[in-house]
Amino acid sequence: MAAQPELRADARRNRDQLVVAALDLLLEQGVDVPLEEIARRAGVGIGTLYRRFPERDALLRAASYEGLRRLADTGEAAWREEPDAWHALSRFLRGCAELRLGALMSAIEPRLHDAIRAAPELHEVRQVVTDLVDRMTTGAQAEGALRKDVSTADISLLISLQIYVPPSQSTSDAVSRVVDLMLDGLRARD
Amino acid sequence: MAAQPELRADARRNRDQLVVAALDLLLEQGVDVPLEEIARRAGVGIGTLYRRFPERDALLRAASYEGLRRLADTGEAAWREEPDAWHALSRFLRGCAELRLGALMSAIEPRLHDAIRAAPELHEVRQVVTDLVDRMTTGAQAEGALRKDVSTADISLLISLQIYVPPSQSTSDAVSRVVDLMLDGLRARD
DNA sequence: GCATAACTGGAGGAATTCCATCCACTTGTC
DNA sequence: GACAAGTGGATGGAATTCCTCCAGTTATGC
Repeated sequence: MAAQPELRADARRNRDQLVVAALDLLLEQGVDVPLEEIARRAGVGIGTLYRRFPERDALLRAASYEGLRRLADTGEAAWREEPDAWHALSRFLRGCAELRLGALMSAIEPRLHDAIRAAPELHEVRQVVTDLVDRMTTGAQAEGALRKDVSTADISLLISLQIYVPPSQSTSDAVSRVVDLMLDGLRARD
Repeated sequence: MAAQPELRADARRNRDQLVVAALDLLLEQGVDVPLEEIARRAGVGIGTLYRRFPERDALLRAASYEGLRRLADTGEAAWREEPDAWHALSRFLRGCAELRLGALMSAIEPRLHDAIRAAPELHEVRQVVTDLVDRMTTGAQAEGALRKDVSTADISLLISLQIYVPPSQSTSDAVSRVVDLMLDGLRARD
């Protein structure tokens, strides 16, 4: 997000809060969240929102960027800190499910599929994620841990897996249960 | 759906079209679809919709019922026609992913979690589905095809799995790819 | 066929939601 | 301490959506 002409410190802080609030509400309520609700959640006036993001799409784009960046961060941390590619992949997929990126995708894509592709910074993070997935996949296959017959395209599908968790259940339990099963499906047989 | 006092043939047809249209649009657009759009999709006037479903929730309930019933039908057909419990379960899970029941759940539950529980006919179909899952799970485990350490609760989570399919890809390919992986995760090792 | 009760559709007014501007006031920064 | 930068929310207007009402249509029994 190229911060054009240096923002004043408080303005920058408000901007960031807006983006985070937008991402949260996008995940909770879909693309049609009232802008006023985003402003409220960010603890900021509606006027401030409009100054920083003169049109809705600008905010949506910033929020998408934030979401993708979190994903990339998760992946990079996993790659850096885990002992091997298989474990990195496992951790990454778990992180994806928790971030609910799939929900973001389905909420946003239909509305902006070209606006998003047009935004260069989005394209860039997306590339980072793609590369990461590539490295993890081929790495884990080389280690003999990942089945040879899954492609990076398959992994990409799994990245945006969504599960519906009934209110009675703990989200993170459910997520890890499903992801574990998924990983068992991915693991090479010996 | 107890059809109280016999509906005239055309009225009944219109009612059914409304429910189907409502389910479709619910899946496509979420709980906030304009009622007028549902009426249009059903090829019916808005007045007709209101006569049959005086309040929004009545229609939502009918649509949920329709969705669950389709699910139960899929499951029952699978149970009846497949040679063993494991294959029935596989077919059932595939069907679930294609019906996108997860999307229905996440769209509707938050809005009506008690209204739905209150409707007896919904509770009933839900029970049918639950029983089906039970039978399939324990059956497939008895056959030695399904891992012993998965519970029916796990399977229930998988029932409402959602995947985001990028527009470039064929939905059914993606679905079957993911479901196959899932099933490999569920299959007992020998 | 025909009578009639059931059913239909959509025009249109009320109500709600959402947008987006504007400006008096506050706050960072040099 | 001065001044540019930033803030917030009241407000009018646009756009949706709801939902009633009734003149007209259609199925059904005889």
